[in-house]
Amino acid sequence: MTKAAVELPLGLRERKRRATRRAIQQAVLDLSAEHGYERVTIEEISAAADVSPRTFFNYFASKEEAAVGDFPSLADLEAAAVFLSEGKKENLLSGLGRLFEAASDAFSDDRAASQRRRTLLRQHPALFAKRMAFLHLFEDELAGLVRQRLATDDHALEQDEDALTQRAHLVSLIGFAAMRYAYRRWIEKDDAVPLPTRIHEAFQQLDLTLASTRR
Amino acid sequence: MTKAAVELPLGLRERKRRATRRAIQQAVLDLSAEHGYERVTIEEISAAADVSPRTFFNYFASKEEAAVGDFPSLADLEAAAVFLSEGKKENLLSGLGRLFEAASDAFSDDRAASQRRRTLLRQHPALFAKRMAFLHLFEDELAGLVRQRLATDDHALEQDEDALTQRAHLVSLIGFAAMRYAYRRWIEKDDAVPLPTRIHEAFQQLDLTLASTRR
DNA sequence: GTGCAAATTTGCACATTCTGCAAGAATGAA
DNA sequence: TTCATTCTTGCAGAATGTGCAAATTTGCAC
Repeated sequence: MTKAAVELPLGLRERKRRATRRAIQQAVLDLSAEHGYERVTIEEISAAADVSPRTFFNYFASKEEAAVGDFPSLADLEAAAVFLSEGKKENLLSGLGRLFEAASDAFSDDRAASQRRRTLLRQHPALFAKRMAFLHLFEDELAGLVRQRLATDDHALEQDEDALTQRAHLVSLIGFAAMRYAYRRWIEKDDAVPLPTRIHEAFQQLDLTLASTRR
Repeated sequence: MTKAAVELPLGLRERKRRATRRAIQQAVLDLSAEHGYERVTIEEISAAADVSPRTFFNYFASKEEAAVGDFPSLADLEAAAVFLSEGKKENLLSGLGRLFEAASDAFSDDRAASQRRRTLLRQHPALFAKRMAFLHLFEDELAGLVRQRLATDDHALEQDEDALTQRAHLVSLIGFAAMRYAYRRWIEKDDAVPLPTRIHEAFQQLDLTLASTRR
């Protein structure tokens, strides 16, 4: 759940909904930390979150899904607008890097929970993989964004719809690669370096690497 | 399952094992095509494959796992050796491209099953995601390989263990991005263009794109 | 081919996960 | 307040997934 860039005053219904969702997610993290992820049952989770097991399934299809956490959408992220507006002058991949930094900030809004989830993901590669899979849902959205940016940057390319789409796709995949790299290092390293910093480093590395690989 | 580069004459035990595995995988594809993936139960699958449900679980942890299919390992791929041996003279990313082309041959060895799986994956994003997760297992293997190649290519880098590892990881992720791009286009397009060709195109595109992105 | 050890399959019991459905409670809008 | 909509809950029952021990099959040596 994003905090929503557009700060609508949200009705009671929606607020309760989110509270329930959070409560369940918290419960998974709490109980997992205490008894170990595999040993925690959905019944226990539901009890801890003060909902019926049936309600659990109204929110999540499985324990895993509750454990991996939510993801922000690029849509309600002002950084996306910034990325679009900065034209040719700025390097495309660096722009992507800044976009990701901003996005990562948005989804670690609850610092404590984020930290506990990180521990959980570290201990359970399956969960980590699932989280990665979720990350991939970004891709189409991202490719669309990159496509817009490319169109304004390069008017020659703008003519060829197909080439434009393809290149956008490829570029966003490369950006993603860097993002994945950063995320992974963040999970694996034990130091206190925050994710946005890791992302920044990753895109620097990317730049360096490309410089050395090509020619 | 790979055809195994080292063509051992496989005992009866192992042959039966593989046959069973295949039978189950086939059954999932068959039944899913006929009744729809979600409606197929493991009981039905087992029946179709002529094994007990318990045996199903001896081979796969879940229906999904049986559906996504196997993956080849870089280990028994001579192309990996080639990749290592070609030194600085050859472009690193192109080398990766050729490696992937060869690997893709190994895992689309059963063309028919591959096609049907492709259809299934297209209809079920969750399965697609899971397949991706499997793909990521490649990554470590690949990163290791790239690391070796980098070490021989660049003796300056060879000194700095950490930098070496990081760069290897990043480079392999970029190669991966291209691979994913190719795979996706292969999945989505309905033409008869084979995967290796798509991979080749993808790495060309990658080259082009990097040229334009970096100055 | 006989005998024996190791690997594989299977049935069974059992805990847990998930789904459909319909009744009931809470919320929002008129 | 009243009514429609949305959310929660319990229940019944199907399906998933695991441990265990008894059969069965295979590999190997004699």
